Amino acid sequence: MLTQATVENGSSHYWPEPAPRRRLSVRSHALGEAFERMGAPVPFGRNEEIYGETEPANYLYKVISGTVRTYKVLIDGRRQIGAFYLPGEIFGLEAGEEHVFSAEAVVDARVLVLKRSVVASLAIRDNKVARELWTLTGRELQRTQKHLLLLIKTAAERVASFLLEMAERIQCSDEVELSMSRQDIADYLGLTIETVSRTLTQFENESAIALPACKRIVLRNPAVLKQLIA
Amino acid sequence: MLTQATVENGSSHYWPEPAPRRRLSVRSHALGEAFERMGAPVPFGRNEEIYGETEPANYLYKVISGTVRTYKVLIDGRRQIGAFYLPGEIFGLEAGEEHVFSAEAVVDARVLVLKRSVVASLAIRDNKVARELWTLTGRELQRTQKHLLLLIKTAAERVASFLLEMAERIQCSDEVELSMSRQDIADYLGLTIETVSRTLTQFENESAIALPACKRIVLRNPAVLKQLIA
DNA sequence: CGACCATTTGATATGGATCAAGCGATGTGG
DNA sequence: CCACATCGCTTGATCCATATCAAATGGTCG
Repeated sequence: MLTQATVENGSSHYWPEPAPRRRLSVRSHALGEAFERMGAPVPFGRNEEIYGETEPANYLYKVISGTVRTYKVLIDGRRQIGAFYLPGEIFGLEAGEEHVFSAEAVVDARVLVLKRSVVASLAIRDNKVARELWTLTGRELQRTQKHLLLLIKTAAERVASFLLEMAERIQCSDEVELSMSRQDIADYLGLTIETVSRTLTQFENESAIALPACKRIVLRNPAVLKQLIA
Repeated sequence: MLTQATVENGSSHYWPEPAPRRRLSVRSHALGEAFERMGAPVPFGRNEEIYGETEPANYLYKVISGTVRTYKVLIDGRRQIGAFYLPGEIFGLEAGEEHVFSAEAVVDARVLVLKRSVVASLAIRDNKVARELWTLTGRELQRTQKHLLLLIKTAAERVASFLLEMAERIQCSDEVELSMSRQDIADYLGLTIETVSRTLTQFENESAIALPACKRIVLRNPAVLKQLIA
């Protein structure tokens, strides 16, 4: 009855795609198209809440412009940022019924909003959409695993990783225009603003980077940063 | 054409199920059944490798008995444990083509092994299987997010979380028989064995726990531990 | 220009790591 | 069955990376 003959190789239509080597944006065709056709564009101001944790996860979101952060505030008041989402990226996908993290606009942002029920009905008709949802979840998992591994490293390794990740995601390979504050970076990396700032100055002294403005970072010697991470 | 009318509520057949409140094991029916019917039972000795990172992820695994750990060794030699898998739990599900973590038996274990291609062909025929795979990925994501949040907490909070998590997963609410060593616990929590040991003695002094044997932990006052975590 | 907020820099404190014994359990060979 | 070796765990002493506290600097907007 059920044999493995039909689908022997790994790149089956029913297994999620591996993350592309350089991800400009999440390459979801059917889902991306649904966003363009049926998504409602909504503007969010700087620091405005997009959704709160424990709220029902009734929507899926795609960043058009600006940056979005997801985060969780612990009892002691500390905030852990789960991820930053840049233009083209989809967020708000949750396994359960409720959001685990909250989401806010880091800077003024435009976001396409699509009802989860719409996505669900699309997935019923089109297996490609269903697979894309799975792929997206898998990619979030990989991202979170990578983030987790960051948190056991030294401050210099964390900051270097962050800079290289951002340089890769934005398309300028050697210059990064950061939309987030030092506090955002610190809360993403599990450090304090002081440590992030000191580490950046250290990188500057070592000529690994230049800081023409505090949110503009030039990677003068990415190799120095790369040998820190592993 | 495509409306949201058909599937308005959240518990659609095409959206993954939320994690059950108390998860004895992953409640996958079609997938679990496939494991029982078509999975090959394989014994692994203590510390034996089940798969290595960068190996192609060609199989899915379900623990029958014993405990499994997934981990990654960093360049500096430190090891980060990603997860422990107990009987009934499924592991080895990867978004990409290759494993990101390695897997080993913590103690002698029996594991059901199922070819990924078999699962893929099942998913083609049966949407329920496809959805279960997605649900499983989503649950791994939630678990990893929770783990990530642990790593920014104090030593006491991390150890308390670990004990409570284990007590919940094993079915004895007030006594835990740990299969893993202090080194395993330390590498899961991002601490050293010394710190784990000291924290346990501290809990013992505070009468929060008792340690009749080093791998047997009695939760004498779980409330004390619970107020630590958040 | 002046007020405000973000960032940097400096001084000090501290939680957990590291280094180093000591101890207890488990297993093996005589 | 005991002596001893081994391994894992605990305990102690010290060190260090990063946090914390505090002040100075710089950048932005009315």
